[in-house]
Amino acid sequence: MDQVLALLRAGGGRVTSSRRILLEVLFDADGHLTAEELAEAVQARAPDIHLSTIYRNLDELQRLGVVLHSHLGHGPATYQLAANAHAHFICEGCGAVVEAPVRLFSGLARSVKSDLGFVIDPRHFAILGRCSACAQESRRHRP
Amino acid sequence: MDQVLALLRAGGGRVTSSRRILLEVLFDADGHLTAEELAEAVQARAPDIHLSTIYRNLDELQRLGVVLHSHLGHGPATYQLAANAHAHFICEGCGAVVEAPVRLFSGLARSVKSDLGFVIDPRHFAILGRCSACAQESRRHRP
DNA sequence: TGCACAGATGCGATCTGGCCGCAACAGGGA
DNA sequence: TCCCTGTTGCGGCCAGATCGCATCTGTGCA
Repeated sequence: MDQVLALLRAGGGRVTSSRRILLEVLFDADGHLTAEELAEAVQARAPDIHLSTIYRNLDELQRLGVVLHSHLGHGPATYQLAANAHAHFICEGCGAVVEAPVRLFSGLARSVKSDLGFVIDPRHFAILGRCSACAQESRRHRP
Repeated sequence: MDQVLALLRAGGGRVTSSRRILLEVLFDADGHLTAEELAEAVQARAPDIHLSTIYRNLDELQRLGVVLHSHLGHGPATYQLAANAHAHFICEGCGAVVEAPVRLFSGLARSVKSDLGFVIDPRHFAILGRCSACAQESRRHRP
């Protein structure tokens, strides 16, 4: 947390109360928070902090590599600390979010790198599909 | 094409000129068309077909499993025939869209299935990362 | 062939997520 | 403490997508 504030200052940025509170919320949360949810949590401590300030600060923190966002399904993006980053699987049946270590993608990363020269970042976009319960469900309907 | 029209009728739907034209455009195109682009192509043949009709027909065709959409990066969704479906990698540096056969995901699919019980659908969301050119570029900047 | 009805369409309004410009405000170095 | 510049609140704006409603049109049936 202090490291992040130092990073901000080092880049010519300022440590404002809105940034401090946003970071506190991010460190307290367990990831998967949308900008709107973050705003709500921040405004619980300082009601005057505007949603667009949240967006701007999230952008800044992304530029510094502290935070990243991912797109889980069709809804709004969610933000998390880069240090806690992991991959996401979203069930198209029930909407469940399944987390997975990035390590699961190492095989895919290797073959995509060798076949296409492409270096993947599996944290940014979720993979859709069906969770075990919903997969069984749909198998029962059309076997 | 005729099969699709039959499928429509079988489900209690109707074969309208807007649906026929939309399907023609989809069969002619090589995938990666946004709703807006599809509308443009459709309106070249029948100017009165409204964008919201395109959206509604695309929804219907998705419900029938004929069409599916994927999210390439942050922009609008793109639509393609399910029969031509493949996976997508998007370069965060230059925006390039790299196509890949779904087969590349078989290893990942297997381990995700056994580890998490999750059945993935790699066609729906693109994987972000860096194409070979941009990956080299960024390696040069911070080696 | 003509009729009736449910499904489809055109149109505009609306919604959501996110970004922007601008004037006012506030860190923090001198 | 003062000043400069980065930051903020606010409202407006944008793109992508969906919805409600009156109207129209396939299609089954007589």
